[in-house]
Amino acid sequence: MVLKLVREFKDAFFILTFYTLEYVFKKSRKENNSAMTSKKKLQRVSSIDVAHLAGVSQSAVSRAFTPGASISEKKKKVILEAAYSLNYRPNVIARSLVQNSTKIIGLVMTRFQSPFYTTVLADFTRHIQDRGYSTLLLNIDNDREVQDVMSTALQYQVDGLIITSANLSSPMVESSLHTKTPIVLFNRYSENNDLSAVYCDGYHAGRMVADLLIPHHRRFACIKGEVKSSTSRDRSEGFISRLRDHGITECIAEHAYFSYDSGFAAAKKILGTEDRPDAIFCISDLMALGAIDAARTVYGLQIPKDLSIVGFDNIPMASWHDYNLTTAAQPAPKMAEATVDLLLEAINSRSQDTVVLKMKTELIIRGTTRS
Amino acid sequence: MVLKLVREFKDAFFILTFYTLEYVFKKSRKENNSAMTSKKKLQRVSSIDVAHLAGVSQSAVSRAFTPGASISEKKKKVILEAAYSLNYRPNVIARSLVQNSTKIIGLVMTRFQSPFYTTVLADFTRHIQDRGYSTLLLNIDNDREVQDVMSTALQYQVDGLIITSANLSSPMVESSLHTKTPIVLFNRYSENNDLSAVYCDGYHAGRMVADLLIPHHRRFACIKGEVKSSTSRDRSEGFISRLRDHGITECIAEHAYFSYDSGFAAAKKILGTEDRPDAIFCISDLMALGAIDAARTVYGLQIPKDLSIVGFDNIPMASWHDYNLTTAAQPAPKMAEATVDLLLEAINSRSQDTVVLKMKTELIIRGTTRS
DNA sequence: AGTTGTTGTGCAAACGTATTCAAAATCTGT
DNA sequence: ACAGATTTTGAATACGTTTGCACAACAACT
Repeated sequence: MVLKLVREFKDAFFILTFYTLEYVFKKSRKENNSAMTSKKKLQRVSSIDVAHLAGVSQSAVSRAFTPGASISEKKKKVILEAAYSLNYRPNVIARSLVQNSTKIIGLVMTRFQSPFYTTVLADFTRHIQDRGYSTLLLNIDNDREVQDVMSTALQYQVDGLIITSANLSSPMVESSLHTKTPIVLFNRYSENNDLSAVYCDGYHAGRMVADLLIPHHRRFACIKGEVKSSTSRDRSEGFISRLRDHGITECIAEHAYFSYDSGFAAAKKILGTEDRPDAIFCISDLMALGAIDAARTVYGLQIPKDLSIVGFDNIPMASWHDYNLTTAAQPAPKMAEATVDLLLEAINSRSQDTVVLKMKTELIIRGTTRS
Repeated sequence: MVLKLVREFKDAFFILTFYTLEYVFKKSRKENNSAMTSKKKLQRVSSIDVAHLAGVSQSAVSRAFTPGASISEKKKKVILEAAYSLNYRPNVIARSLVQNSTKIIGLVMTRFQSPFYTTVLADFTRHIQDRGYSTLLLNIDNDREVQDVMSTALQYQVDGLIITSANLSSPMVESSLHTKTPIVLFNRYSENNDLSAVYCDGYHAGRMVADLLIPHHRRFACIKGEVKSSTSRDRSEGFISRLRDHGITECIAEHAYFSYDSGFAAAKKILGTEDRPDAIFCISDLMALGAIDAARTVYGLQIPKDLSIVGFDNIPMASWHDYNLTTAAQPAPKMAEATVDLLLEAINSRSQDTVVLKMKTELIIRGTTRS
């Protein structure tokens, strides 16, 4: 083997390049009869090659790889052996073309940083794979990108789409979702219910949190997410509406960005007011954890003695010893599974019906609320 | 609209089904001349349809959508208008078939829970998209699945593969990685350097951590990852080797599973020994955070007064106020970008050379170590 | 006007598979 | 052994593109 230092790469320590000669050997050894064809052919082996080797027709090898197909055991065995010796694998792309189905489902995601979406993503891919499909993952940073990303997904002829981002505020975005390929929204819903969706009843959850806090506290605050976020709006409106039911009209509100740091900052601001609240409802756990640290670090408060805090999502960190956060848990695993089930059913039944699943959320009471 | 309660779904609160009549209308309105063809045709519009409408050949519309192609501006405009009116998009699958390139790169991942891999995943998809490719995400839980997953990726004719998991211990796994489609390992490397890889010098990092701790501590411990993990091995061996350089032969070691809980448990065990260590090096931040909480909660220790702790990865939580963890930071964003650059270069240059990038890690000194 | 060069265009052949159809082979029961 | 029922088989076609090739159109020079 020849070892060679080749090119500089930012921040690299060593760069080693080995010339692997194996490739050259293979190439020259291959296909003596078709001498001149090796120009651009990447030595891909097709079903025809297998057919030739096995002495059967191309249709036969196709059938050998199609589970239900009509083919004799004997011939199938011969074909599979030939295929193995050539290291042949069916070309799914070609299959997709003729079957008009790629067995790919597109997954549009944002907010990769959020631990909640992390576990959801893991669940999605897992279920999608288990059902014999593959995942085309599309990352978007802001809602403007939804159209672009949808377009590429559709060009790849995905069989279905899961969308976890899109604040469907802008009609542009919403209209781009009206395609013949099935779509399921996750943790979102369209205002007029004309898109399938799986989400949690944030409004109801907000009311449950209020019911938990009202008996033992006197002054309330709420850390919301971005203004456009529908999940944030539902949760906070539920919370505030329930306070109002009990005659509590005042609730300090701050907007943050679903992150630890912004939760920290928001709590710092809220707790700096003269008549300090003794209960804060945070629209997400990450913000709640930031709020806890702000209360402790900046103001030296004891939780839950001086201040109760409730989060939302039940991310893994919420159960860490030092935080032990009371939170509203979405049944994320079930939601994820239901989403892909819904989508697959839409794909297979070819029905255009709209199905909306509204799940219930569960209050997990830990150590950041007094009772 | 007809509203109908349709079927039961586990944990669902409401199930709403709207029959969208639009679809039926569309279908019957469509294509009066080809009356009987609507059996299985999913009303996909092809380049031929566009060609007919625009009064040109099919090749022309293909060229209209190919950036560098030879076509007159006038005709191109007509075609694009026709395409728009039919809502036509080129079928990338068909294109892939003839061009022998899918513009898809496969991404094999494990350990979705780890915050480190979360940010890495976000970076990967972002860079892949920015360079005009798409991501096929493949989730594996254990190394046994590598072969399966590789197989499906290859069947989808991915142009390249990034692999972040695979402890390349078993020769089975390693052998399955020898394909003609380019592969880059991330955060892993093959023992004999015959696969391209981008990773961090964990051995060197371990030594740096030792150098940091040795001056002010007398008794050392180390929380490792799984036995098979090469990253864990490199980091801990570097650490221990440097201790030995200074004549320190004793170092309590525990194995954990890269999680908060297992870190907690390991620390609890380590700190329960009679001659308690005053410095612990944890092979990952998540375990370090668990260790911190164990020290505080179970033993009432002050950090860093009674005990210093160092982590690895610099995940977002490491900088949270309550932890403020000293840690060895991998340049994850740069590693991710370098990985996709490397892969794309391998794809485009068609070279089979092996390139290995070994990055350096940076010590981030925060509040969990005394100095 | 005739030659050359440039550009734009359509035809037809791939790409690798699934699948229909008719023919061939095999199996059944008498 | 034979007719009929059943299963296997291969040829041919389709899927929606890209692209090599040949030719047409048209401009620019002698």
